[in-house]
Amino acid sequence: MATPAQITQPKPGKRTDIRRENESLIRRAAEKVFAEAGFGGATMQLIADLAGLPKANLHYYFATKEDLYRRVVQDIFEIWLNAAACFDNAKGPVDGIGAYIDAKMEISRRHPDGSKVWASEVMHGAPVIQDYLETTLRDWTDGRIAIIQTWIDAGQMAHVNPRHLLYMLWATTQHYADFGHQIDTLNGGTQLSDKQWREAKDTVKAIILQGIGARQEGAQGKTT
Amino acid sequence: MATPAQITQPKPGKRTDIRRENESLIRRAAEKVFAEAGFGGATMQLIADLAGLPKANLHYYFATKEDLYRRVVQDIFEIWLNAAACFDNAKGPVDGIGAYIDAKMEISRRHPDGSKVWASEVMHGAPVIQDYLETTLRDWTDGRIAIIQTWIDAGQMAHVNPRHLLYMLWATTQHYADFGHQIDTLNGGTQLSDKQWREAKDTVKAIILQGIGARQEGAQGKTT
DNA sequence: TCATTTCCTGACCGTATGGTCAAACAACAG
DNA sequence: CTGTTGTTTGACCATACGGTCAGGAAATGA
Repeated sequence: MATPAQITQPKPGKRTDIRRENESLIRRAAEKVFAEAGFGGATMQLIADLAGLPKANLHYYFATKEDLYRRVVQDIFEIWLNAAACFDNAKGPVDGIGAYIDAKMEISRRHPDGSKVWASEVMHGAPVIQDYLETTLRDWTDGRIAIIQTWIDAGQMAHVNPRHLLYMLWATTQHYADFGHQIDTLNGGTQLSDKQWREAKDTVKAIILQGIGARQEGAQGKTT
Repeated sequence: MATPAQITQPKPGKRTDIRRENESLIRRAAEKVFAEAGFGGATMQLIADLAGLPKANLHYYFATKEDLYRRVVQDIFEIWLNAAACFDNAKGPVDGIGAYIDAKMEISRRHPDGSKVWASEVMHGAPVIQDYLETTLRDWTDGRIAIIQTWIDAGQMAHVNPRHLLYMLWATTQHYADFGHQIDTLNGGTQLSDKQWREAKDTVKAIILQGIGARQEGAQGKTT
């Protein structure tokens, strides 16, 4: 928001560049440390070490530990909001919810740390992002519920409670990030392969789409 | 295991009584504090205050913070394992999985703190209960997968990946504990009512049972 | 070149935390 | 009553943490 349009291909001043680079570096390190240790267990020293910077340098870019933490939480929240676009442009539940599951599963795979930080924050009563829950998230949720209700009214899916369906989608997709360690352990101690991820995604989609009675509609040639 | 048979109606010695009472008091306080603040954020002082005991007294019963924490995690794990009994004695997926969802949802409602502590522990890489994941949990999971596979082979439900079905069950039910604060916030800042809990449970059961193609079988007079 | 702004960092500080300990206290056995 | 064992607790300690700061190093602009 505060940065100009040109993101890559930069030379908009070395100063700006350094700042952007270091802030990003610190945020990525922080995301990992917060995910692994929680807010209370994370230390600025650990984050600094992982980022390869002296601790005092962190405080130059982020005044307090909480400031840094807030940024990390906001990052994942924004990613999730963007993923919901697939949801909106859909013609019906199969497209919309299917694409949403795909997107959320992909995020769980690519940004497991961010997901964990969010989970941790919410579990501890959302002391830092309570306002987000009460404004942005609530609005977003209400909007999506309205869309699902439309589909139900149009007979495109079964009459299920849209809110709890949403919770199921969140729970199921984020589980693969938040409980990734447990899943890996039950997988013999190794991360899920491409094939296993595909199977997870397909199983989730199959059960939920079947579960809400959403089939056919649109083109039926799509055998994935 | 170490205590004699008589649990209530006690006077098996005041000493034993005091110890049992205080350990339980401390464990309950610890569960809440660990859930709210995470392992790193929790302090022995906070737990002591909540339990109404001086801090030094905690260390008399539990040598270290980690010992106390381990006990709390073990407690919820045991509760979950017991809940799986419904799963075993079932004739088919409707009974088995339906009852399992009921049980897990009930636990999410009654023991949200324990669930949160478990989630936190796993999210942070299970530093304390890794052995449980690799032994007890893995065995339990394999057993349940075998049962589900039986049902699939018998044509009692659709051909879905049993492992990912299990993950869906865990994710969905525990979500109502772990993300309870988010759910409450989206519910206007109030906890779910009895009716809302019932609706949540019914929605989850309906979608999943429908999703795995498990209907009829047994008596069909059960209109819930 | 020089002045100014931004960036970097080692050393430091106050505080809070997990854990210890010795001394007091209560329950029991004989 | 007397010794013994289990329980309670205030005071204490070493450590580690978040955060500060002064002063130096680059970058930028004139």
